[in-house]
Amino acid sequence: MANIRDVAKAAGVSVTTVSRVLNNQPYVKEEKEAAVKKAIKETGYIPNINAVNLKKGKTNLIGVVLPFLDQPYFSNLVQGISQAASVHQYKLVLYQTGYHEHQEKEALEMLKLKQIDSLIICSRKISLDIVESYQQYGNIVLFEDGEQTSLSYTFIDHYACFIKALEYLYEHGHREIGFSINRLEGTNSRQREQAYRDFLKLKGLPYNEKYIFKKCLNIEDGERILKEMGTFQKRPTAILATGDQVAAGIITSSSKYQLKIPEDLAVIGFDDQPIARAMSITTVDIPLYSIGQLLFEQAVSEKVSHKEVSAELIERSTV
Amino acid sequence: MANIRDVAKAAGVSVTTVSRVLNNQPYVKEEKEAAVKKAIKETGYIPNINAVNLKKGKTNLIGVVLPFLDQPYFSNLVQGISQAASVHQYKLVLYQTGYHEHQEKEALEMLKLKQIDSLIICSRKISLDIVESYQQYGNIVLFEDGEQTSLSYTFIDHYACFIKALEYLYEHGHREIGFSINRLEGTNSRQREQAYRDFLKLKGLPYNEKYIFKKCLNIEDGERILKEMGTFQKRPTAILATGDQVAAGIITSSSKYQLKIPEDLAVIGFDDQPIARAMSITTVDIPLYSIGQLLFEQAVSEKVSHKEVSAELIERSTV
DNA sequence: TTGTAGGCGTTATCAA
DNA sequence: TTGATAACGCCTACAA
Repeated sequence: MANIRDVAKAAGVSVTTVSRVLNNQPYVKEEKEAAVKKAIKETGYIPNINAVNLKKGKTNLIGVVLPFLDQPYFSNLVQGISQAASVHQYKLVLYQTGYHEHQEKEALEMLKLKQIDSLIICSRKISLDIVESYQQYGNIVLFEDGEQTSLSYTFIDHYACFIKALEYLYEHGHREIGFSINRLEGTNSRQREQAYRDFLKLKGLPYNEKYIFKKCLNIEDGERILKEMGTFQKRPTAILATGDQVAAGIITSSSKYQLKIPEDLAVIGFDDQPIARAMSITTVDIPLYSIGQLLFEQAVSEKVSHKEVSAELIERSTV
Repeated sequence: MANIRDVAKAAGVSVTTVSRVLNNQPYVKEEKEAAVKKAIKETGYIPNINAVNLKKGKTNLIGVVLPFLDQPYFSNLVQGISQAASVHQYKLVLYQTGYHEHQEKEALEMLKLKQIDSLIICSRKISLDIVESYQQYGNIVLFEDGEQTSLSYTFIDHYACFIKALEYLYEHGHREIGFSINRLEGTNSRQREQAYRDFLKLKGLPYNEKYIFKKCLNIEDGERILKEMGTFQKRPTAILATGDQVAAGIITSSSKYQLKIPEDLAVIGFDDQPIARAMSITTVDIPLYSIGQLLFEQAVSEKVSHKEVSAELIERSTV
């Protein structure tokens, strides 16, 4: 493996000049620059990242905090981040937390110990105060509305999305609308719940605690919803499922409960995952791949920024 | 950030001694070792990985080649690899290839250029000859039967699995058995097809080209299978779907084609993913998470090794 | 058993 | 516009 000195020798210049060319700095005569570039090609020189990093005091590593990787929601996000990272020569360190605070904290500690340059938090349980206290050690980017913080973030207006979907169901004649959620504590979940409450108030509809199905994440949970609903005297005519997986679960097990989709029960999913396309589920499209790219850009950017990404309702056949 | 010299000073020894303690090498008096350990704690010293790597000429990075990340099959594998990697202080570099040979080659080149220490190839298109030619630059581990190579690998005996599943269907009275596959070229796919042919011959059953459904990967593809089958004069009574996703697709769209599962059509999936549990799909369980851990161990091991992992048929309600 | 000193491959300061 | 040289933090002959 050729090093910078070999290149310098081959080009008949000093290592400083080579370094200048490498980092496109000014003060290099054109002919010397050409000579260096030629030498780089001839020697097959590749900079030693460890040496560069050691010198510059950075790692070129970006941490990614997420609860699980085997959910399309997160793996799509990671695909986007990973793609952007590879373009910029960054590597990823995945922290699968399972929503355990100590695991999330561990990732933050890595930032403090300079084991990683920045941290992207895709979903979290730990409090924002704690997260913010680590900001001094490196860039931290959130995938949520971090309004009350001084951190960079990219977010989707879940409040608006939810209102949009509710309005759509309302237009289709639905007055008894339920929804599922995973963890009620999350920022996104709170926005959705608030939208739900506000919408009901606006339309003069009653609020029914039982219509909120908690801890819903997977296909199994979709079935659980129907099971629970079977015990109700009066049941919702439409469900806003937070996630296409849950929507799919509702739909696949609907026949078991003698429910026709959408006649007896309308369903809207979230994320527009392959399963939604396959099963023709009406859903709210969230462009996770592009969001991943945005999150990466923010993670390596010098300045704090906030980006909002919009989501579209995709009409298919479950409403 | 304290460095090794600060620790040495605090402990009243030389940096060499500290380094020895750090790397648990012999020739350090107990009391000095204790002093060093105390100093490490007090100063909050953390080794600078870049310096260590620079000195040792390695990166502590493991490349992972896979076509997609947003399929549970691969994301589960990555979860296992990632978990093992974090324990051993290794970081991952994901190469999402989409089965493009040039992307796979890029990952191999990274190995050659010492940008990564080892490479785990979860699935590939590029020829084994080419892969093998990069072995000199670092450990390469395959997730397939690499019998004809000198590489490390972990594999599942897909031939045996397939025979087992076919036998199970046969016992349940099925004589017209079809199967789906993704890419026929893959090592695993070839084993499966061979098992299929051998099984038919063994049982004296006719081979029907049309019963092999190619390019099947997702839920959508499951529906496509039923659509195709609708055009057959005689159709299979059972399908071995390579992947629970495909099985799920078959099942969810079966009612559309007036097919009852399992009475009219039996289905066996692969991988035992959440969707299989949710929909009670009979499947062949492949322990991807543990396999990921094995692959990592092989990636950092000094010596070439081969491991076989067995898969179990899980009886549920689609046969 | 311990310590000194040189070098891994870069970048950056400073003098020329 | 160039180049010599001192770091960055660590490991490891080699000497003691």
